[in-house]
Amino acid sequence: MTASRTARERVRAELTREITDIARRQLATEGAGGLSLRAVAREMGMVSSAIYRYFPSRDDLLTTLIIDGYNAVGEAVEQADAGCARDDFSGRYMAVCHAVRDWAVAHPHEYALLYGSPVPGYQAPEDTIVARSRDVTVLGRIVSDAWRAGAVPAPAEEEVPAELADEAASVKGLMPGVPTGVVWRAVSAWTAMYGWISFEVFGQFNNTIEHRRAAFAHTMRLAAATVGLSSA
Amino acid sequence: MTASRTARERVRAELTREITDIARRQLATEGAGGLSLRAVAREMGMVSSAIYRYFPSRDDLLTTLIIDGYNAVGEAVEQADAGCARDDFSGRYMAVCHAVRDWAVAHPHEYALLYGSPVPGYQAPEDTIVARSRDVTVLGRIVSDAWRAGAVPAPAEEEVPAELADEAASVKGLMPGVPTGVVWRAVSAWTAMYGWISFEVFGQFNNTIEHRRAAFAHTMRLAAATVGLSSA
DNA sequence: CAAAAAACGAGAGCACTGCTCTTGACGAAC
DNA sequence: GTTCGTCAAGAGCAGTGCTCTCGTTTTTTG
Repeated sequence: MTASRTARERVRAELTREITDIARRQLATEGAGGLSLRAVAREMGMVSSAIYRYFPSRDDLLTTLIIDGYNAVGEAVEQADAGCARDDFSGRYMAVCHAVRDWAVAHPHEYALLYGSPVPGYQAPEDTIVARSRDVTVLGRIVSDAWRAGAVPAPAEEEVPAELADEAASVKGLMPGVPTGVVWRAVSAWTAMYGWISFEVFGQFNNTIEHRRAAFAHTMRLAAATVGLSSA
Repeated sequence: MTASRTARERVRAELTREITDIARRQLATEGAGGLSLRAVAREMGMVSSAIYRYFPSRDDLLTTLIIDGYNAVGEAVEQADAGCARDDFSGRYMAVCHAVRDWAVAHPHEYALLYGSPVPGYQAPEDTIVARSRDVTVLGRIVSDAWRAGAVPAPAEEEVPAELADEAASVKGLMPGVPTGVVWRAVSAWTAMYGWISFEVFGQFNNTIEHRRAAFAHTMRLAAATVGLSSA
């Protein structure tokens, strides 16, 4: 990768990286809407049209920032999971939840870029889907580990409506052998987590909830219990 | 209100309304980012600077659209609740959830304006807080009605951490007499609902979940059960 | 009823954006 | 060593939010 061939390719990779770094800094301070190609170019001492040699459009720059963001979340989640005892399933779940929230609170604008209102007309390219699924992959591993260990009680057979039985194949593929009822409970818990974080990051809890981290932990504990991950 | 004093005030109210209508239409098609004061002026046959006689800035126009949006959600929620038998608590809860989701699916860009990434630097004025709390007010009424009727089991005393005991006063004020444990479960369920809807509206379920309405209903049923609203 | 005051629409203009096109210089490959 | 592809620069286009000025019209005041 970094085994640069010609000098030109080397400096190109360097500049591409510098552009994304500056763009990420601007994103962090101004938000996605305030990201300006011209401002990036200005900060690099280049003229604005030169940027287009590296990114064909503003959307393409945003796309690489999005991919980087998903990878950052994924990495945080994976490290959090790796730091727990393998058989402490609820501990792993809670650690993973806090990892997502901590990253979101530390990078609110990047989080908004990933999980907030999508830019109209913006089409997520194929490149994003791998990075995007790293978090739910970890979730799937925790749940299926817990299930295999017999730590998760099976919900009633009739809990899941018939039309949902063959749904969400891509999620089920991450939890082989886990019954549908548990899978849906896990999906519910996972979306609930992002809902909570979005409310917090987007300011919906202002003047309402102050002990954010504790409240988040409490909510996640309830969600984990619903999935069947009993607290140790 | 419409007892217009002078002719000038009458035409002013008329034009103000026309501006917001056109703006709302543009918002629905282009999204918040694509809302252009100049385009609104063009569609009205006015020059762009004339708009500023009615709205001092683009943000102020967005603010009235936001207030209108919150009121639309609130009205949908209130009507959904009013259409149910008063003692069918889980039915009321489910009806209210579907009301929010149906509105969001029908008005994705307006929903994004209300619950998506906030515009950086945008400060929600005081005017919004009344309209904003109409939905959670209904939720509070359902839960406290159910609690008063003895339909909600009390969670264990020690469930809620001590630091959360005196939190979220504004929410608790909507559920007088309801124990803290139930309040927090209701808050969790409510944020989970918005999390689900945001994921759906913002496209996170693309290529993953197809039977959106059924999956939403299933998730909401799980959440209602966690609160203690047993299905009839 | 007439004069002062306020509100209004039009227009020009500023600073900014994303993006395109052309021009001239530099490095790489044949 | 010449040709070819890559690059930064600059000018320019269409669009944005917003400000200011200038007559005109309507309302309020004397």
